[in-house]
Amino acid sequence: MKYKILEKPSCDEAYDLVHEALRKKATILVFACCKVNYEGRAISELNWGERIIMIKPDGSFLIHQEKKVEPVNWQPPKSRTRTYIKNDNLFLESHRRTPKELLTVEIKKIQFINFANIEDFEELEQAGYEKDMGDMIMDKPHLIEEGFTPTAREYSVEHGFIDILGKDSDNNLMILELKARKAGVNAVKQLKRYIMDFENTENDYLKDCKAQKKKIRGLLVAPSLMDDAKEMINEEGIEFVAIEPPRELKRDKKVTLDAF
Amino acid sequence: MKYKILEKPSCDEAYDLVHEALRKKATILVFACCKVNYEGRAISELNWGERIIMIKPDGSFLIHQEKKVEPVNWQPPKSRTRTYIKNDNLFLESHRRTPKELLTVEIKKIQFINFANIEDFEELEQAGYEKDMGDMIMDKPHLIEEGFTPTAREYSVEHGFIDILGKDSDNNLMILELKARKAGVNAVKQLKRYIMDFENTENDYLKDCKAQKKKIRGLLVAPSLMDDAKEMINEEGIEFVAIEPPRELKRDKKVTLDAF
DNA sequence: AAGTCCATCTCGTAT
DNA sequence: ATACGAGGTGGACTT
Repeated sequence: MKYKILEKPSCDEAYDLVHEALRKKATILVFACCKVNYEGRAISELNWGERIIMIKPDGSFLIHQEKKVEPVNWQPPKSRTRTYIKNDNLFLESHRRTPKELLTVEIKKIQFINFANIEDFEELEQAGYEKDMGDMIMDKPHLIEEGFTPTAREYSVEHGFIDILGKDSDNNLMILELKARKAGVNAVKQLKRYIMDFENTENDYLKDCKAQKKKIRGLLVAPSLMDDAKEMINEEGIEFVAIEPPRELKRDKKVTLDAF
Repeated sequence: MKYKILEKPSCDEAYDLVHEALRKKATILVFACCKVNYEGRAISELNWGERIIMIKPDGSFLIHQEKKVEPVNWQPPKSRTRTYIKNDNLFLESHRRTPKELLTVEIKKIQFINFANIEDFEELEQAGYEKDMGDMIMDKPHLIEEGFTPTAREYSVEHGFIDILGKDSDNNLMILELKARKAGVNAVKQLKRYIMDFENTENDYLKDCKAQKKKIRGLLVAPSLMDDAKEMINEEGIEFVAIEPPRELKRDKKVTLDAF
């Protein structure tokens, strides 16, 4: 059976349905008046009220109120769900170890309860992130400038990672900080810190650079800049390159490539 | 009518139900085979498959696959939902401005669709956060050490905020960084940066401190430290104070106070 | 409206 | 398992 719905079931009926659903690794939906306790990384308590409870076959456990995108209480994937009856009420419990966390839902009045085996073999295709920008620049370095050659990606420094490290046509070192969205003053500060970190640490790139008496160029790569960031890059001698993050889905790209 | 469920409704029946639900500001649940497109801050595409769609009366719009806690696609509160029929399929659309974002769901085969007016007047009570720790320390400064006196909270510096600023019994300046959970090397770096920021900016605290030839003490306050952080605090001359975040709900506290 | 920072962040990924 | 950083982060709060 693909799915089952019970409206206003008795406690026992609901208990049986949850049991069946857990055994069949189905997704459970409950709309009911409930009371929720959480104890783990923090603690919380939610008094009686109607909510929607969703239990997924991967162990995820969500409780939604009628506001907000985020669940009011939840457990992550791989949590273990169990159910029992106490004081004539249905209980749903989800627990996990590392860290030890326990979510307990006491259910008073069920409006409806449902389970279903969901058939879904698709994954989300997405684009428009910092990573996509990095991929694009590594693939087409001339987007930064003619003669730009990337030499390293995610280059580790004291306070984080330099997104892309490279050289220009004159062998000057280039340190790139990528932002997929309008860059603010923080992005400039971050790049500035990375440059300082880089200059304060011994490494072969820096050695070569000094030996050849070349410069270090800091580049902020983003679709646009906020006003305060514009001021700051001038003061700090940072360069700005305007690049939009690619908004092409991989599948689309594949199709394009297949076309040739 | 409090709630309504339709199993395997026709496209027209589903359309009518969604309309009624939106008008009544009810919460909508749909379990159906659908295809999802998003365009806004990024873009994404999700091909045909079964998912659970939740539309809340505050405008939140969630699409859940059978894995993970987070929705695969969503729109935030205050988004506008509309529905229409095209090519014999039901469409659900959610859009918002600032930033401009559009989520489009094409629905092929509906297993069930439901709406309900949820009655819930409770808010989550929780405890065990950085803020609770701060409150507790301001309230009981001796938890840090005998003679500790806080002088400022959320004190603004170049790269962020010093959680708590204070003095010890000998009038040395104390800079506290709070972490509600096990602190890593990043917490130490952050504190170190705040101390440097503080020392590099003119302010009365610093003036007094120099005039009296007192020290500046950096304290990391957390329930425990990771190994790398332990090393680093020794190197950097940072002190560590072990404090657990308070795990007492406000309501519990109130009850305790009322008892007197 | 825009910026800032915490979160039971979640989630992917590298170690 | 743990660490680390990105995110359409979300959400609360301040400016």
